[in-house]
Amino acid sequence: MKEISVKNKVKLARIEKGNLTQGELAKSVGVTRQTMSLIEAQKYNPTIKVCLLISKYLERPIDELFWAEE
Amino acid sequence: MKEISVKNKVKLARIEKGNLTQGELAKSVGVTRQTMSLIEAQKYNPTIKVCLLISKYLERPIDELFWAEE
DNA sequence: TTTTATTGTAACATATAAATTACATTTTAC
DNA sequence: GTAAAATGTAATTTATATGTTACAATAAAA
Repeated sequence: MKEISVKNKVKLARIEKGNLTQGELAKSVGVTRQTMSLIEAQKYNPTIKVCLLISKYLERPIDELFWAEE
Repeated sequence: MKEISVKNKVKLARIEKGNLTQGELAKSVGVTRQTMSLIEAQKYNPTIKVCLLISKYLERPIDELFWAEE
């Protein structure tokens, strides 16, 4: 199996929360699968609302899931 | 997308950080005064990037400044 | 009080987050 | 190996975050 990037905290938390798929997490959070994909790929600058929803569902603080790019 | 109400303590943290004005904080963070005003008035759903900048400058975690309420 | 700094907000323009549809590629199951 | 599921991504549309300009309303200071 391919290694998961350690930097991708959202993906890690998603996997750790019962091997959720992007689609399952997206549905639970209320965004599209594509949006979740882009957020995990760090190609979006998501809104705090979406971050809060992801944070709550994955039971991880926002500061842990979303960090500043250097 | 599911609705959630977002409360923030940005104004409090701004005052506690040496009585900064909205304009001063906005300039330090790199947004307009109007944007800071709307964020504090909770009339915006800011991006995580702006939240991170505010969080760093005010030296407060995002989870403390922007929190969700059912 | 009068003056000045600070904040609220409106109208409009621009940039981009997010949705939608669709298809390609990769991963996983069999 | 093949088939199905999961993921990546492109093109287009819609919604909205943010900027710009401007002015009104408060707060603070004199």
